[in-house]
Amino acid sequence: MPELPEVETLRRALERELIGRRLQSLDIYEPRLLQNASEEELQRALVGQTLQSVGRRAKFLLFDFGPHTAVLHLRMTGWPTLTPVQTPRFVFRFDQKKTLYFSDPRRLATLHLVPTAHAHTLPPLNGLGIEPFQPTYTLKNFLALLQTDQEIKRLLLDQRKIAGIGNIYACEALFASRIHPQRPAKSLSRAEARRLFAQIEKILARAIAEQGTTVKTYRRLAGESGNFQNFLAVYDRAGEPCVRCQTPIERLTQGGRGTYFCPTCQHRV
DNA sequence: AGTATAACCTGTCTGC
DNA sequence: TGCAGACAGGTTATAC
Repeated sequence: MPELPEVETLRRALERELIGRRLQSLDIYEPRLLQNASEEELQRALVGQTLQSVGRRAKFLLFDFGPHTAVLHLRMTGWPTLTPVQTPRFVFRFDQKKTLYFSDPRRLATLHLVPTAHAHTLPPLNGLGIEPFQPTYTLKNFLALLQTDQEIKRLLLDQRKIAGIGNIYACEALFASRIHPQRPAKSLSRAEARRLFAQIEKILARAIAEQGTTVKTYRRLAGESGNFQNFLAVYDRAGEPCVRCQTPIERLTQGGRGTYFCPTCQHRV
């Protein structure tokens, strides 16, 4: 469900609500979310600690509790909220009556416990690629990634190469750059690559400003929808006229994911 | 090397 | 109304 803009929107709200709060208890109701630590290990590491910050790396949320950090990935339907939910997968109770509930109907979310000092050198954060808005996101680094025959859309979704982009924003960035999603990455001209490099950050920034895209299940911390769905040009719009040229938007499948594009604006050559 | 498919899960929507 | 099938914002293992 959530990509970089949605996770960033949640991060900002979580930080605003929970920073400086001391964790009083934590209960796990869905142990399958735990990847590398038991409920007891999490409790031992985190209960009694004060939340220092809520960070983000790509689509991961980082709850920094001082010595240890809890790393959460929302996958498709994960949703942290301060409003009680029907079937919470876990609950973090803080002082001053602040409680964090985590909903996840599909149970695909993941939670890791890592020592804060080494968080970025350990799973699941190690191995992530360059990230928009970080110092690693340079045109030079981006161009280096493109030296492969892999389809450009698939490359944009490969978190080991470039981290944070998901299906919606990959489709939107390619449309804005007028690049066909099945083009081999290394077939892009310098001008096309530069357009794509710039459009990725432009679209992600706009999506953050609009507090994310709600197509189905994504909700902000307090339950409101995002706004960026009102600005989508191609995603989930198969059959509708292209906003640039009126040609019907088409859908194809790449790596089992739906790809939406305009066959007129996004040339195969 | 690169792609397709299935798997992990559940909920929702579409078409017959 | 009922039911099968498709599909979903993510990631990963396995097979061609």
